[in-house]
Amino acid sequence: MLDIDLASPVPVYDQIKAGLKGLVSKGQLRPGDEAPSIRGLAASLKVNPNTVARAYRELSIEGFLDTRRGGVSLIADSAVQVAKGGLGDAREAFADAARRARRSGLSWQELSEAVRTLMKEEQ
Amino acid sequence: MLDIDLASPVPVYDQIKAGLKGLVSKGQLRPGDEAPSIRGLAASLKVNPNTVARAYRELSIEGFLDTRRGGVSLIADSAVQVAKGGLGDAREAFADAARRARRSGLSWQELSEAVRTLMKEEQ
Amino acid sequence: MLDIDLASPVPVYDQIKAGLKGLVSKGQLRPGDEAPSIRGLAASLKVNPNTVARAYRELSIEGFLDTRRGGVSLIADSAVQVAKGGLGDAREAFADAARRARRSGLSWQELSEAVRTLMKEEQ
Amino acid sequence: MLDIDLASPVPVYDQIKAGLKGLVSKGQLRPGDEAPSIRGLAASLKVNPNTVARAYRELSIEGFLDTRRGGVSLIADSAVQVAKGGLGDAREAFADAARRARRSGLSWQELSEAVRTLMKEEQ
DNA sequence: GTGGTCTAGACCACC
DNA sequence: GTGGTCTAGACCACG
Repeated sequence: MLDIDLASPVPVYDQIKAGLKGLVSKGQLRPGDEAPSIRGLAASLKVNPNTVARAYRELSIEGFLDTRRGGVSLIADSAVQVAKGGLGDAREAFADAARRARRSGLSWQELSEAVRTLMKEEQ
Repeated sequence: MLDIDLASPVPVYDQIKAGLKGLVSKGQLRPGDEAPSIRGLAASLKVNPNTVARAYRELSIEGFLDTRRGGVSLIADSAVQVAKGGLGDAREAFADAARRARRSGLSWQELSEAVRTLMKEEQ
Repeated sequence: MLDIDLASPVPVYDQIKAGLKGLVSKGQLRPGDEAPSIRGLAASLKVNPNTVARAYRELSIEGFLDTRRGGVSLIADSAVQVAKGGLGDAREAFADAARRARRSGLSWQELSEAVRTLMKEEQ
Repeated sequence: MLDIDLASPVPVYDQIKAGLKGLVSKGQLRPGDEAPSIRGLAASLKVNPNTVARAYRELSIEGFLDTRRGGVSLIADSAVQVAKGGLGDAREAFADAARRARRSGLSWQELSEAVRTLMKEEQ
């Protein structure tokens, strides 16, 4: 359901948050839908449930998740708005990465080529 | 001399390593040149000398720097080779960031647009 | 668990690295075993945790330790190989010390006698 | 004249001190002889003159060298006694190295074999 | 609780 | 002045 890179310096719980926001941005998850259970998602990502729990806790505070007693979390009605904010964060993070790549000596041409290549890979 | 982003999740010492490799990749620093002194670079980056020292130590182990006892650090003869490897790392890091951005819901079009925008900003 | 000589000119973190490799060489520690925790080892050696952390970091890079995110450090599967290399280093260091002792005026006879004496001391 | 290992963790000036004491212990240098000049020795060892100067300064304090105005240093009359003390230090350093080698996993047999091998190498 | 990063500041060896 | 080592102690991510 989500793709996590354990080797990345970006915290796993941040990747989980970004991933869920992405699913809403892309419309694969809609307000009112049940979010994956903490334990189930942790198992499928091979990650500690506490890590997922932290992501969900923060998403609840941000108004992206609506966590009910009993443990079920629903995608909140405001999730679409929150996810839009997440898009901005993602853009920022991507821009940072591009600048870092530049400082490492990559040319702009190489960067846009890399984007094209990845696009083809994904199809 | 180098650009460091303290807010980034990428460790500062890794940014320093990548930055120095980038300077060699771009030819702004050549084998035989003196690398900036640990203390001087730390002061100019407003970072603790230990952090720079860690970067330099690892660069020495990697054969990018030639550090003499009680002396100055020189860009090693093999630095160009090592820097080339660094380019690969940078490409990998950038590709990761792009994939993460995708998972966050950004379209490929938005990504290549972001690259174009940044390119213009920099000139 | 390990024996460290703070008065020695050999850096403490190098002694820790050599000691752990020695434990694996001698079979007292095996791949898959948990390495002592950084904080615990630091406390028992009466050394700063950062010093142990540096040793562990380098051992991880060398592929001797398998350090998980937020977790425990395990003796890596390749540790036996790495430890074998460590044996070579130890032999080199010992040979250096012997040559230095020679230059200081000790005879070969004295050196082999010293080895015999130490052997008996240890039993 | 002397053999110095720049890669060793033992300070160069300590190696110089030990080496000179060794020459006296072995009788290759006698009280009243001129010690090599600081600049000449530094040049032949490819070491900074300050480093040799420090060794000579300490040797003077220890009563091993007799430094005259004009820069000439003579082996002092008490040098033989001081050199004997140096032998004890050398023995200690060698014993330490042997213990460290043991901790690294080398057997006593390997150590005495190493001594024998080195002896043959030197002839 | 774990390891990882960073800061601040000490001392040492060497140029 | 340089780099190298070590200490002390902070905060973060993770289990």
